[in-house]
Amino acid sequence: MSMSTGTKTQRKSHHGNARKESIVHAAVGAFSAHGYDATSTREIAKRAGIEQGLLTYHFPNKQALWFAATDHIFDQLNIHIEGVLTELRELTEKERARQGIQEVVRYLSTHPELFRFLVDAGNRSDEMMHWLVDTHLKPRFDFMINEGVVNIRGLNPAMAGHAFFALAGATSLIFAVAPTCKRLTGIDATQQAAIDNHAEFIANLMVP
Amino acid sequence: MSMSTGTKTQRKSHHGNARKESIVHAAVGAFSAHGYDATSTREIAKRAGIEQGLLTYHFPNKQALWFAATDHIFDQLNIHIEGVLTELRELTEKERARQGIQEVVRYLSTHPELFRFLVDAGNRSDEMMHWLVDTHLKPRFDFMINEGVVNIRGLNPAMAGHAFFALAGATSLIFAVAPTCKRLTGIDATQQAAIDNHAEFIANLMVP
DNA sequence: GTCGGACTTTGTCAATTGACAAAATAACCG
DNA sequence: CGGTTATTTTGTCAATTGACAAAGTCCGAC
Repeated sequence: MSMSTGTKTQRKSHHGNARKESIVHAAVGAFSAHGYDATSTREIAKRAGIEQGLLTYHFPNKQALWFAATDHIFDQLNIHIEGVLTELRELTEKERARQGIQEVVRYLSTHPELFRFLVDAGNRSDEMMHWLVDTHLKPRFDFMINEGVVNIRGLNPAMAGHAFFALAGATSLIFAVAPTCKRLTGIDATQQAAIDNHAEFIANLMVP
Repeated sequence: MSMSTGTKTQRKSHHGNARKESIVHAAVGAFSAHGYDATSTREIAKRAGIEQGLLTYHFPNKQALWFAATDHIFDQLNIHIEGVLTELRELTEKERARQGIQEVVRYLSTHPELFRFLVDAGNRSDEMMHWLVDTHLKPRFDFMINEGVVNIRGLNPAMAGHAFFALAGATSLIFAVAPTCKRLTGIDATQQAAIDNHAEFIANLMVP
């Protein structure tokens, strides 16, 4: 869907890409849990159930693993959004915005890694941050603007960036620090009831 | 103001606590920039302009440094809030909420470390997260509930937790990833104009 | 069956980590 | 001044890190 899938020239391969995918999955979990620097390649290997040496066979280095992991989570997000959009096509603009926002909240509740990668990449090398923005964030951001989420509330287009980060932050933080939230407020943000409450709260906030 | 300040029994000390405070300041910056695990004691020492060995003279270990750094940023926050509250005492409840929120946004814009510590601690040891909640977050949270921020918008008290994390996330994310925001939207979140825009946007969101 | 390449493990490397000890310096008190 | 304590540097330690090489294993083609 984006980078690193390479040419499709039927390479001779014993196990398809199953192993490679399981490594990417493990990398997503590890990077999401501890951030890039604090994640060791040995932990990723352990999560994938393989030896550490195998990582450098499938990926040239740790950073390539991070790129692949980031590609994966955003590819998944894009697939999901595509599906949601077709479902909401026949609603009024306002109702589509409300439902769309609620769906975003629900998705981010089960995929806190998106928020964690965003925050983490923002404080690593420019190389990683620039690539993340240009490859994955910009398309999402431009889409949000064109799709008219901005039109709701008569928002000045110059404020679209503020709306984007406000929505992303308001939506994600509670799920990104769910154990903290549980101890602080008693709300278990992993429960469906809490997720629905948050979705409705955010929708009311953004589209009254 | 909270832990670690110890008894005030005039210990014989050559330089007061100047050195210790400069270490804490350096620790705040380093932990905020890279997170706990990815911050080396040697970087903290470098930021403070001292040798690494000196850290273990003033603090028993790295974790104690994190506690001291966390104490410091929340003590600063509490001092600031105290001052703001007295200023806003004679306003109507609604106007006080609006102004108060705007003031919080402005403060967090220049103190992104609060958000970074919150997110980071949420994914470290339970010991650190529990201490952060019990010592620093709970008082803030309880205050917000009692102070009536919840009453605005006729909010169900059971939703106070959602409002808290929504407000914190909506406010902080754009400043916590300011370089990312700059590249994605063109908005420089370190500029006063952008800060004011965000403050007004958030205030309109929470108290229409 | 066996050959060749794809896959995987095992072992090793220099660099970095947090912690600590011992030596060196600086500031105060009398 | 001389002695004592506080502060700071320097050197060292075992453990962990990302990367790599060498050797082993597996599988399909011929």
